[in-house]
Amino acid sequence: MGRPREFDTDAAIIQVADVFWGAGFEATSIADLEEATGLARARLYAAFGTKRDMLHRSMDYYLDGPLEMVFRRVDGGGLDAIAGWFQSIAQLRERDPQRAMMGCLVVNSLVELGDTDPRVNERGDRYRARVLTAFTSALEAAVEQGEIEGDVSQRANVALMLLLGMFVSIKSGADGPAIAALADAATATIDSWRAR
Amino acid sequence: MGRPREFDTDAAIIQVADVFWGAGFEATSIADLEEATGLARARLYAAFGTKRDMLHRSMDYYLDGPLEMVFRRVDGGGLDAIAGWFQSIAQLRERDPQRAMMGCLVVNSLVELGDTDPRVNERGDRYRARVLTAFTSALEAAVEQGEIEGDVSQRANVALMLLLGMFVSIKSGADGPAIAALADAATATIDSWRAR
DNA sequence: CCGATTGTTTACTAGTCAGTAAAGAATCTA
DNA sequence: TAGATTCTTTACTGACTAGTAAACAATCGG
Repeated sequence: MGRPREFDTDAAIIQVADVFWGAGFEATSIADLEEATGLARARLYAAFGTKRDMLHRSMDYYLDGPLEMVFRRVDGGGLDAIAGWFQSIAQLRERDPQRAMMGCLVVNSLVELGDTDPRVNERGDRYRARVLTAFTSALEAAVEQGEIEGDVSQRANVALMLLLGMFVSIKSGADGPAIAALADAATATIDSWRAR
Repeated sequence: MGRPREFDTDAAIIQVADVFWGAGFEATSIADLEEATGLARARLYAAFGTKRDMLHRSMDYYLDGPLEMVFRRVDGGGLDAIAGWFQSIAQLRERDPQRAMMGCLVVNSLVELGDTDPRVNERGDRYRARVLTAFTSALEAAVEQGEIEGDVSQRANVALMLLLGMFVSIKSGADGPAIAALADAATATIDSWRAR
């Protein structure tokens, strides 16, 4: 009912998310979002609400879209699926260095606002829970396949910390060799879980 | 020569650092810093330069002061010194929950500005290098004491990622039990390095 | 075709932002 | 005491901030 919207809100939120991802929430102005989307501010506000709402939607887009794809590749995948994620993060640096240095929108937003914005906090809980579910599921598959023995939840927690640690190292300016060393160290830890 | 400064610049930078730590760089206004220090903005600018200079000095204060104290407790300390750091991070949550949830000023600043501000980037390199030095030194001591065997650098990298992963989890709003589980998982990984 | 509803456009606002100019005050060296 | 130097105080700036009011346009159901 009423006049139909002339622009694709999903496409717009991806462009919005990209700006937040690159600059961070506070350093992003509405003018930046107007430029990135080609939409006047009043259109953005009408479609998405406040600037903070736009961030929450950007995080939801990544959590439910691209990241969920990654989680599904890890679910039930055994040790190789976990190690593969770490390696692919390191390899992104060679394929798209600029993008790779931006780390992860969700992780960046959690560090910037996780302890002050309850709605960001909720998404932090969702993110950590989903990552742990994926790792736990992959580790349980590894147990069933006889790759490893016992203690799945502790190892899922370790993998979560390794993952977050990699993203922070990347954003803090670690160079290619340093990141490759981190990915190798993470892979070695995962390998060390194999039953011998 | 000239009129002596009436306030303690070291004390002021600690107060400045505290504001950056709690709110982040971009979310902090000069008015916030005036209130926290009790100094008019012109005095802050005269003493420290721009807002960014104030952040760099805040990071340097932590790197060369409180953090260096922690690094020195880890240097040459063996596996227990490494595990002790993780446990003390988890325990801070019970002693001072509000402060604990703020994570680490250096890590927070690296995630906010590490890929866009070269001067923050430099401090990221220094931070990662110093942490790795401390862990490497502790691990080499562990080798000498016969606690572990081989492969010190890979394990130092693992410990670095675990450390950063804990700080991010904390800032992203993980509750007490979740953080305790992370610290236990990190400790278990370190224990698993012991030669059997 | 009509009223209701929604989207778009333009212009605007009050407030806040980082940073500074300028004058007066206190201490230095000589 | 004199002049140079530095700090402190006050007031200010122009630019930018997030968010909105209101007129206009387009599409809806009936």
